[in-house]
Amino acid sequence: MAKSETKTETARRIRTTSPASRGRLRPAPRTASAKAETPYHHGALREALLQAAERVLEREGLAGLTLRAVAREAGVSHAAPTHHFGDLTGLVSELAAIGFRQFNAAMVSACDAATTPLERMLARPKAYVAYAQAHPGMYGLMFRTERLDHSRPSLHEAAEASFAGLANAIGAMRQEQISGDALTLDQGAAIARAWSMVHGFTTLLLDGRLKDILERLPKGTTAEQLLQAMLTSTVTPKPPGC
Amino acid sequence: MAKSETKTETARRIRTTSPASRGRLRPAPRTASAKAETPYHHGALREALLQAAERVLEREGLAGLTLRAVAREAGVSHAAPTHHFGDLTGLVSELAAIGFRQFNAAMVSACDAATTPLERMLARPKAYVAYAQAHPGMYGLMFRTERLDHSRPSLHEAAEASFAGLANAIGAMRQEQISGDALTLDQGAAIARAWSMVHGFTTLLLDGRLKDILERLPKGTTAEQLLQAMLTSTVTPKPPGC
DNA sequence: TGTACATCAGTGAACGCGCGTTCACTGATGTAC
DNA sequence: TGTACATCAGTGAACGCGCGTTCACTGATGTAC
Repeated sequence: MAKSETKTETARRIRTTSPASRGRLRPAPRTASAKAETPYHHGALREALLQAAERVLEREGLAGLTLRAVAREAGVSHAAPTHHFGDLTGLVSELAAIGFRQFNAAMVSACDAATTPLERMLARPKAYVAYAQAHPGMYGLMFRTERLDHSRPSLHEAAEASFAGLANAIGAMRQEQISGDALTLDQGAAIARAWSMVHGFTTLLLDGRLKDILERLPKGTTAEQLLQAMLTSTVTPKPPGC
Repeated sequence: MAKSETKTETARRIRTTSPASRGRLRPAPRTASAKAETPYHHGALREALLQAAERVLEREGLAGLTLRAVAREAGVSHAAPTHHFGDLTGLVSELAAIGFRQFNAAMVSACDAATTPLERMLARPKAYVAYAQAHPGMYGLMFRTERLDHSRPSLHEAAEASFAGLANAIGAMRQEQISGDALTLDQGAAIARAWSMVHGFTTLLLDGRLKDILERLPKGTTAEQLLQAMLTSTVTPKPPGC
């Protein structure tokens, strides 16, 4: 409760543009218990709901992400989110769009920070996995749920930008321009390989399935070391096995 | 309704061991509508519930897989599944164990059927992806849900067998024995690479995220062709890109 | 072969829960004059 | 500067739904004698 009041206060500060309205507080209309600090109009409720949704998602998981839970977390009536997002799909799709933007930004800044050739090669995949580990709920929301409406422009654009970043990075590695609208099978295979490998590693890691491997490695080997070994080891030409 | 009666009949045939009891039918105790073919004791309800659960899962998705939905599908009272599985986690974990067994069997038989060297190399991953495409609900249940209880022996063993099959296949390719309890970083990286690549490809494909690639490839390129290209193309030594 | 009885398998009514949605409402804002 | 009023943002009560769980019950089975 203290937490949601703090949040509400923050939102009020953000919104309040005229000094006159800064002091306007809700007059605790029909309850004597009077948490007098809560203004009737939130002012930045849409953003506050999205932030609340992210907290709920990371704390409770996808199954716990409901309109009512988000309203509770934001400290508003349970009917308020509908007003801003229409339904759960709307809220969740907007949240996923935010996730894709955070995710893209993390990879771009990791690339910018890389200096040595090895770092430059590993910067993107490492940032990819690190984002997912830091925001497992968001990653699952972005890549693993059917609850998104990909036809929403904000989500579509953010997801598309993410794919374009991947394709460009692969193009740079192959020292060729990758066009926006046509790929050779070889290019497609290279993109699919890189994406599948990193996405697969990420999801197996998040689901705890890589424990089977990590436990058998020399003591203290971390997931990041395994990732690096996986990405840098050259593939020996395989004799057919089965 | 006709469907569930057919199933019930089947189950009755399975269970009925003595000819004397074959004709025993429930005497429609208090309803005049009398669907006279339903025996009071199902006889093989546990198996029938698991089969019903698989149908519900593939039809409705993970979110639709509830105890009540399974009971409905099996044509029994909604309290019956609890009797056999305790709770939803119990049912779902048993179902996942069955999934792992089907999955392992599919890969083994694909390996057995392979003849040329190329076929032998591609048999496992192709069977892996094919199983997931044919049973997307089951694949998601096995690898993507938190609703499983991996401490249940039947599930633990089936999942462990699946991992062992993978490790052995990689060992065979590297022409070395992979021990059950210790791996070098190099071996771990090889296993992680193979598993991540195929698992990542599978989940991206099931979630429709590979459409971005497939649409840009030469017309008519299938997911299976992309998979094969991904698995067979040699990795060119990468100049650092980002 | 028959009868009594303990055990098992499945029923169906009832409960409380959290959910999404609707709707009449009210407090606050901002614009027109 | 002040006042009237349309519009907007959020409320809270109510609704129906499907869910898991519990529980007294009853029909069927199989075993002991």
